Amino acid sequence: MLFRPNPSSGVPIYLQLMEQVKHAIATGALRPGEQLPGIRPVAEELVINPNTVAKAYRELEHDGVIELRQGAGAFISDNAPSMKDAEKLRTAQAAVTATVEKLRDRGVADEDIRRLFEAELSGAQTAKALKANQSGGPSFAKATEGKRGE
Amino acid sequence: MLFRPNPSSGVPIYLQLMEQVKHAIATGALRPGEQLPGIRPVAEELVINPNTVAKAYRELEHDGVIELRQGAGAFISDNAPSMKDAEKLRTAQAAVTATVEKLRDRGVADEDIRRLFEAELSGAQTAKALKANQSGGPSFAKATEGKRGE
DNA sequence: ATTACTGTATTAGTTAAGTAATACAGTTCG
DNA sequence: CGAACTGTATTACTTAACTAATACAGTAAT
Repeated sequence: MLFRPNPSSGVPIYLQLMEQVKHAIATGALRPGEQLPGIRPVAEELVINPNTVAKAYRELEHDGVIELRQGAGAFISDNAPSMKDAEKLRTAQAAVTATVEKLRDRGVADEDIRRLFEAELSGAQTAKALKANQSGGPSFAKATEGKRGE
Repeated sequence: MLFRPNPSSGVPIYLQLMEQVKHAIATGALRPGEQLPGIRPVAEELVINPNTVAKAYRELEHDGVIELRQGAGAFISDNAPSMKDAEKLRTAQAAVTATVEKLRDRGVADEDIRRLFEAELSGAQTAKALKANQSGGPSFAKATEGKRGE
């Protein structure tokens, strides 16, 4: 059984299915060219609506993870080996989310956060200069504790 | 006029009000102990419901930014979490730099980093840690042929 | 061409967030 | 006190996300 979504986790089912497919690919349980189970069989087994599975598949196709062919089925994209990059992006997203939330909690306006990021990204050479200003070390770890509950 | 929310920005009005109060504090336009305009005057001026302003004030109080006293008014908290804005922005900058550097070390491309935090800033604030996966495909966007309207 | 599979599309019901309408309660100052 | 302010609470409307019910359309093997 490929899919094991948790209906009461608060996370949308179709997102859980997406994650599980990506994870299966990342761990080699699913390989490029391989066919995914059909929408209806999956839906029946999980006792959910076929549309929910269809949405997961559709989004996965949009992400370039799988390929959908009407009447034929759903197949792992040939470029699937690069899934490790997607994993990287997921953890990267977590880091970005954490940082942005911290700054927001400290009262930094979104436009300021945006400006800071842009400044950091546009000038790749600026990294050194900024590093020099961090007298006292990076306060990233410190900002983590300053989070306010939500 | 302290508040200038944009009703058609997609960002909830009460969040915009919160941001603007925080920004006003950060720039010194509002100082600790100072009284904020009443809920009703603000609501009338912006032609919105008093409850929307009330929600902004309530959340600001929850964030420790202001202090609410029923019958009296709303006042900037003495220890508002952003008095030394210069230092605040410096630590914010340090946090941003740390995050960006960490991601770069992991091999995340700058354009991907930009996309990640743009998604984080544009969205509201609810759980979108998973949602961010949708726009982040690395290089395997081959199956975008059968793409449907979005 | 028929049949049994596959994904696709249209419509509807459920829930939560945001906002609003309205009534309630505490403070201040004459 | 009481009038005019202040924030507070209850309830309801609107919208978007998620899921479901159901009908449509392409593919492939017979």
